[in-house]
Amino acid sequence: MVATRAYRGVPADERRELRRQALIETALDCLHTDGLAGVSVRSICARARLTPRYFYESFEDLDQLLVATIDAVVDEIAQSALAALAAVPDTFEVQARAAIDAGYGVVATDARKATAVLVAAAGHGPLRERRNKVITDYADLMIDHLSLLSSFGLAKRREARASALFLMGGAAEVIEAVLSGQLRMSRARLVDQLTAMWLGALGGMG
Amino acid sequence: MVATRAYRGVPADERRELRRQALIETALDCLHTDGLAGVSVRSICARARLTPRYFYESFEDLDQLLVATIDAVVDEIAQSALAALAAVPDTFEVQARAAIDAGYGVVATDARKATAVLVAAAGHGPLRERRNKVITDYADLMIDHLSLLSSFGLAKRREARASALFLMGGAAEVIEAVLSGQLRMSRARLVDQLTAMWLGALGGMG
DNA sequence: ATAGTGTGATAACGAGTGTTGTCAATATTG
DNA sequence: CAATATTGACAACACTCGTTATCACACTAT
Repeated sequence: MVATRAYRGVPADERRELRRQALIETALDCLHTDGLAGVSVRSICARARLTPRYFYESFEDLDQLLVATIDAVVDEIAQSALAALAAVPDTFEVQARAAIDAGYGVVATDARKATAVLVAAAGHGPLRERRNKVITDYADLMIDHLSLLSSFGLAKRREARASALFLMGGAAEVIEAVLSGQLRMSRARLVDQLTAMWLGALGGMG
Repeated sequence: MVATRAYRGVPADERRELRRQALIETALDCLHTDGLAGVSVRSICARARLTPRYFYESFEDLDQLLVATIDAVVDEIAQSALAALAAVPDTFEVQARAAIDAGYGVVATDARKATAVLVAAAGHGPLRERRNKVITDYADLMIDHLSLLSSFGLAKRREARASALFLMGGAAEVIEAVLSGQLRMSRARLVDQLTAMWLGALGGMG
């Protein structure tokens, strides 16, 4: 029995979408406070003040919700990075710095998103697959958008992929150390050093 | 009631140690086949043909077993890398290549160890803390052993730490992609490229 | 051989899991 | 107002979890 008519002024599909967003938002909360282990259909529903019925209305599975949650964060990062790229001249160093800074901005201003994308996504089966796919996508996007192949003598796309993965993984590790307080660096210095290492790593390939 | 005398020819403490090792070995199996979610006191005991009593004989907690498991793998990698370093001339490039190749050798020959240290350790609370500590230790070891500070003009130890984290995270990402089949590269090419990127990233810091 | 120790199988406990269903209250429609 | 759709609270199902206890059997020691 699927709802079709308006309720309290809002149409049915909009209500569904609101509930779906609430679940994703709550998943972000739960991931951040209780970790992957603290995420369950019941815990999320309780926190979102919804009943399990509405969970299964939007998601088949707990994994599906988690994947949707990660995807939401990842999309936000990608969009932010792409916007930054478009607003800046076409030098590799400048573009790299803009992309890094934009990506860092997203996770730095919302700790939940940082844990979701840097921590939770790493350990759990389906989430990890998703993560790997996303990282590979980012890598390809980097290769194309930053013209890695022509600029750095990376003859083969396979080498370029490996390079891009290296840059992503390295940046993620440093960013997580900074955000978790293990490494104290200002945003400016962090972005500077990451940019320098990106350039250096690519330059080392020639 | 703690056992004190021999049984079937083996003394009590040796039996305890054997059981402990069996549990760690089985944890490695479970992590690899069923992922973090498939690890429980019961599942591990069943697979190790031991009863829960013997689990609590050696470990207080499931987390304690997991940490011990990760530590075992990490120690093996460290030992292998250090041995390789000692057997090779003192050029940075040669030493880096030797360390990378040795570390890769451990995880490449036992897929269970790869998933344990690259995947499982990333997602779960206590395991992640452990992982972060270990990576930081490796980083410091790198800084000292490879003389990062003097060789690459990394004036401050903080910058050196960030660099070391970057190298570790990047290498882990690429290695995992290779081991999971997403990226096809020969061991020689992989080690070559990683070495080159390590050098480049550090060189980019001057 | 007899007493005592080590082992392995199994049960029990309360709690939490995913999932489906029921039922009264509330809002919308005719 | 009357009929119906939507919501929220809650129960029920079978299952697994961590943890502790029980009991018969295998082994060791005296």
